[in-house]
Amino acid sequence: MSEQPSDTEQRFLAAYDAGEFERPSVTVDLTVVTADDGALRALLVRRDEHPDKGSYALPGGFVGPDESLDDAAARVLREKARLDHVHLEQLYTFGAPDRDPRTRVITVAHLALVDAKRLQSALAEDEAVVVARLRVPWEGERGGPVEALDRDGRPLKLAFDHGDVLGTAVKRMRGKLDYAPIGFQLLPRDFTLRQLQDVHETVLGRPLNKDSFRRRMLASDHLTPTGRRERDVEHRPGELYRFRRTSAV
Amino acid sequence: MSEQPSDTEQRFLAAYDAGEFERPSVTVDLTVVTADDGALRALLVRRDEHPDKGSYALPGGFVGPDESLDDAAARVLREKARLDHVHLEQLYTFGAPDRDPRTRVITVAHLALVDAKRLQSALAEDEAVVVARLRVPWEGERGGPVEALDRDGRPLKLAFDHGDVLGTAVKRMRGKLDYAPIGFQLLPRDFTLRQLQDVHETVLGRPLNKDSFRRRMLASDHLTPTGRRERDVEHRPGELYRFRRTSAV
DNA sequence: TGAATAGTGTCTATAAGACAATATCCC
DNA sequence: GGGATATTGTCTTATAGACACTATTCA
Repeated sequence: MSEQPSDTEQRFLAAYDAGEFERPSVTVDLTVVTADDGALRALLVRRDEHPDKGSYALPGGFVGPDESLDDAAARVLREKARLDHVHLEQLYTFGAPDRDPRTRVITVAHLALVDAKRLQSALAEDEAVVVARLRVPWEGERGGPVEALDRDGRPLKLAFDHGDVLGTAVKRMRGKLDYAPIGFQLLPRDFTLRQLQDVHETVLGRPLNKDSFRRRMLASDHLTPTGRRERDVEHRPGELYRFRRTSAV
Repeated sequence: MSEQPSDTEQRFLAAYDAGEFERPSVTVDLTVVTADDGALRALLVRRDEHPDKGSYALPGGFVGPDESLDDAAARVLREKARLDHVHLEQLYTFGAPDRDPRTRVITVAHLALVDAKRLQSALAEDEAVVVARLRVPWEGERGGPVEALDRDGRPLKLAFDHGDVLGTAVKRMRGKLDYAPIGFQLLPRDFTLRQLQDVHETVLGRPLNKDSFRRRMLASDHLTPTGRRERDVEHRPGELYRFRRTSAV
């Protein structure tokens, strides 16, 4: 390992000779995901410029010089979707050399979870912005790219590697759902157990046992009963619960 | 959303006016982790240059212009630890603006799992390279920084945010161990159930039920009995098993 | 023979799935 | 009342933990 010091040396020099290394552009891209009407949906923006003009891309932006990655993601979310205070986590970093035909762009993808109504109402009427239904062509957590569909169920052309990014988002959500309270993030403040189960089934892409689901959720310490019941339904209304911010753990 | 097009515009321009955006340096850093003698260990390199001279850093390097992130990580692993064909996965991307005092450096941390003997034999005698024992000051998957200890059990000074990076690595390992076959990556090709349980307990930082562990592992479809038994032990030797690359899933 | 761990069999507690019965709301 | 779903209770099955017992190797 006699070549060992060369790295630290290089790092040191890099600080004073930025020209020595070709630096990539670094962006954050956001998968803003919601669950509605039995399907996952994601926020997409139609590209009006080349390359991939006319295709749909995830909202994204460059990371500012004095901005952390999380801050950049939160800023993009505010600017593009007018959303604040939503669940936001880093997802995966995509850096294939040719993923953007213009120049080297490394993107740190983030996952944002929003309740469907809130997402819809946050968006102004803008034809360039859509909340597209996702089609997941794989089961469980196998992973792989995901398709986005327009209103008529036809696939939208996705820009760059954004189909892979969305696939990674769905895989992450499926993986976390079993042990982390992320289902609540996709629902309004008050919700019934049925709505929560619908969301879980939508994320997982498979039906769940109702009895077992109820038991698990009620035993999970995440739910607080509100004492109120849902309204305007054509059947016996279920009790409304609220997510309890778990104090410990 | 009338400001919408500005992003795509910016991206487009960026390709032709690189000076408009201050680009960060992008590196990969590697947490090369092994389990030995009841403790997790990680490969660290003593820094001979400022900043943080004399402290210990994760092996890392710049991402080349035509290199994917995974390729860069594999290259660093070859160069720094002479290791090839080990389990390697992307871990998390660290990008706090001030994490490196010289310039903006965003690092894509990776996790590499190696069996202890192989790691030791791959390293030449180089005082600057150590396989330091890790002390994990938290339970379960709570997360947080991790300490590295020298031979005498004294904490080593870790460079930059590398204590956080190592903490993220341990958290990831604990999280995956339950459902992913990563324990095998920390063992030689042939191993006994006892050795596998030791590794699991080392990663998780807590004892496991022996009976239940055996049953789960034997039912897991990941183990192939070799028909041979361990040697040179002072008690009844256990059967040697081998990891079976799971065909499906 | 004794020490130490490997490996097997059985019992119990717990959680999930299946199913039935009752309760409650809207029409 | 009829339709639909909520909610409760019971039974069955799979799995984890606990424990007792036997097997095998080396000193």
